[in-house]
Amino acid sequence: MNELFNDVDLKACQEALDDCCPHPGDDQLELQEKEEEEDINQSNCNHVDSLLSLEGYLQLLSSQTENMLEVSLLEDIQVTTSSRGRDPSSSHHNISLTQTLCHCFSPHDATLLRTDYPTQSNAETRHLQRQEAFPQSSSNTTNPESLLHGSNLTGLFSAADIRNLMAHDDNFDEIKLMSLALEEGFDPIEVSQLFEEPDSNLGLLLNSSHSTTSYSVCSEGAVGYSSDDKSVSSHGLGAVGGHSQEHSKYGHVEYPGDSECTREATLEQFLHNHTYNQLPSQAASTLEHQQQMWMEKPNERCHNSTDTNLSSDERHAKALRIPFLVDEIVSMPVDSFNTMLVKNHLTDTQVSLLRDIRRRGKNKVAAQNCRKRKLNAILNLEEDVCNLQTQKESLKKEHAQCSRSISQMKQKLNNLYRDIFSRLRDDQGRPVNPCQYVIHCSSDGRVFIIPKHLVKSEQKQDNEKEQRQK
DNA sequence: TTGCAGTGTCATACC
DNA sequence: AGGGTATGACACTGC
Repeated sequence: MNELFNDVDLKACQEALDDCCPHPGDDQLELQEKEEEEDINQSNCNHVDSLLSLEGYLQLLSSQTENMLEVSLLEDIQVTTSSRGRDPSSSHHNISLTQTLCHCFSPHDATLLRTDYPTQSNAETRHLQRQEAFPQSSSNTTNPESLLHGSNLTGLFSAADIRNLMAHDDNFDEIKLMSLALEEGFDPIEVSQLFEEPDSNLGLLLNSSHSTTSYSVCSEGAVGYSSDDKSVSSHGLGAVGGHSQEHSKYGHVEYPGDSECTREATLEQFLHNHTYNQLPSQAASTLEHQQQMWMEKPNERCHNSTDTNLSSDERHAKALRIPFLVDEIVSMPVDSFNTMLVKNHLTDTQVSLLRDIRRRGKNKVAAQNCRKRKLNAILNLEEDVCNLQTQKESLKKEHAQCSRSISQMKQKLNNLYRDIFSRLRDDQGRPVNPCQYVIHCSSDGRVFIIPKHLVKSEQKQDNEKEQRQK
């Protein structure tokens, strides 16, 4: 009897079909609820498995029918049940299906769906397409036309304005630069006079902070600073102090003892508004004051706008008379950088600033690349979402098609089942109740009609055995 | 004025 | 150990 249940059970197969493929009405609801791709995939796999098993079963049933046609000479239906004291091993009904299974049912009616999932777009190709060459540095450009000379803004700011600016600018760097100015050989008296006698230095302050004309003013006899617009522009905005590359690459530049020039370079730091390091209120008030000043003399602002394009590092470097381009400082190899530091006999402050400039420059490029990578990652994820949505729609269509096919096959199976039972008769010629019996096909080709309660009891025993073995 | 995107910088972790 | 890189967080700026 156990062997019997290792064979194909038509009814169980149908129930399994019901489990894996609900009725069309339920199917619709399920489709709405299932939104995850895995679920749909799994469901489709189940459907395909069901189709395979169903098709296999139908093939078996068909072949058994043929065997029956060949072997069985029985024309009558002989139904024997265990209730009549027969051998339990033969408690099933021995049936000749010569007539009943002549009912035409081709296994080929079952359409085995092939799942050709849409192939995802080649991620690697897409990735390559997305790849962009990350610029390793973004050098600013200087408009040569803006390098105007000779704009003296003396008198543009009042003494009160300057004091206001000084009062608001408590930037540590600026204070440090003040001390540096003294360290670097500025006359303390001159430096202090800049605060005490703003009127006498206003023009100088403004020249240095908002205009490249300071180069021309202080470059008389100077080697390190070039007033040549072409030279400056050819180096880009990264030119610190207008150092000419023709003279020496990474070379040290001797500075003249021009006190006006050095003072100008230092004082530029005081006028430069480092709002970044200020409290918002301080920055706002200082900025506002400066904007008011600029509004009063728009022409001067225009003519002296070049210097404001310098980055803070470039201004710092210029203030400390570091004769190298920021781009050079950043991009040169570390060995060249260290050699440059040694050969140029720079002060500790200059070395420190150079290292900071290099570190910040490197980090700036790294941040740019990092943001581009992040942007690309976001774009890739968005593309993945689109692809998955497309795949989801395709799977939904496939799922619906599988469901329709399974419904059709279930209908055919039911028809076949009913047809078989409609032709079955017991030994008394009465119709066999399909609610009490099931059709069972054994692996050896025999077809049995067995009572349902036997199937259930045997199934329980089998399950218990399996559990014990586990 | 507010919101947002872009950018520079710093701190930190990692290589 | 020092330098470079990656990245989150923050502040600033311009639109």
